[in-house]
Amino acid sequence: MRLLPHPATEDIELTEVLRALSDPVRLEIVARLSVAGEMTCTVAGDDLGVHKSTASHHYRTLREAGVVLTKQVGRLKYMSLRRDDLDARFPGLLDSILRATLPAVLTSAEGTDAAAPVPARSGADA
Amino acid sequence: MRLLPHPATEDIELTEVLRALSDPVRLEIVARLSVAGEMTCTVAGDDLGVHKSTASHHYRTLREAGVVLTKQVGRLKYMSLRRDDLDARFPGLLDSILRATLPAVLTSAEGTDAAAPVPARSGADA
DNA sequence: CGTATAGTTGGATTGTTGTCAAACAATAAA
DNA sequence: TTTATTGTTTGACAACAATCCAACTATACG
Repeated sequence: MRLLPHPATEDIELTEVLRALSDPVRLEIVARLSVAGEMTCTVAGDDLGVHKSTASHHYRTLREAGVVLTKQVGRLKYMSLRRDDLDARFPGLLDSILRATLPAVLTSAEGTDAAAPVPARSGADA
Repeated sequence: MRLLPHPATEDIELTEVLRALSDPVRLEIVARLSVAGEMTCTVAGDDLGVHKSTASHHYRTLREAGVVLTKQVGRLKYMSLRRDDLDARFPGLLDSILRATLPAVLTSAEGTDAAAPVPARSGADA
């Protein structure tokens, strides 16, 4: 299990995060990650409408901006949102963006208490 | 008093707002506006380190993204943040960005207490 | 070993963006 | 009317970014 190179929490730049999230494809990837918790690149990039190399480029952009964490297990690479790091550095930012991105997913059910903003991280998944 | 063309509140796109705010110069302009409430372009662009035509381009970008509202009074153009519109469309987004931005911007004066929700809007707007 | 799977890299292309400089437009003031 | 002030527009240009395709690496599985 290898961890790919990522910026340290304190090195995450606001403008880079905003730029990373200003692309619809990347925003969609992030939205999926927020729901699924952790996904392989193949799953995250499924039906995105772009070539796999393009998707790979977006994974890299997200990783280098400090938005996602990527770890390699075997020949698979798992991506997950760096929720805690982002929230520590820019409190409330990711939540507000996710809320604006996934209105249907959240505002539907969910007790939505202040302690559980946005889809709770569902760590383990299928 | 003339109002320049702006996108309607419901037409403000998240990705465009994020993109608009992903530029350091524009982010600085927005930070200044959040403190001053309303400024002329000259004041907002003072000491930004870019040519005035470049600043003008940024004003336009911010306006077209729906981030700022511009009204012309005489030969002056006053810009102000579209706080209410942005907050209605993307709750909490602008605040989280300003909170992450301001400490670095107004390192002087201002209590910058963590409890205060970003500088209060000092503009004459609603 | 050979083959399939997962994802990256390099090249090419096309389009976007940030920047400056100079010319311009509109308004206010003298 | 002439001049100064404010800001925009246009053109040029270099840097960047999104995309595809093809080739590549690395791991897993027979």
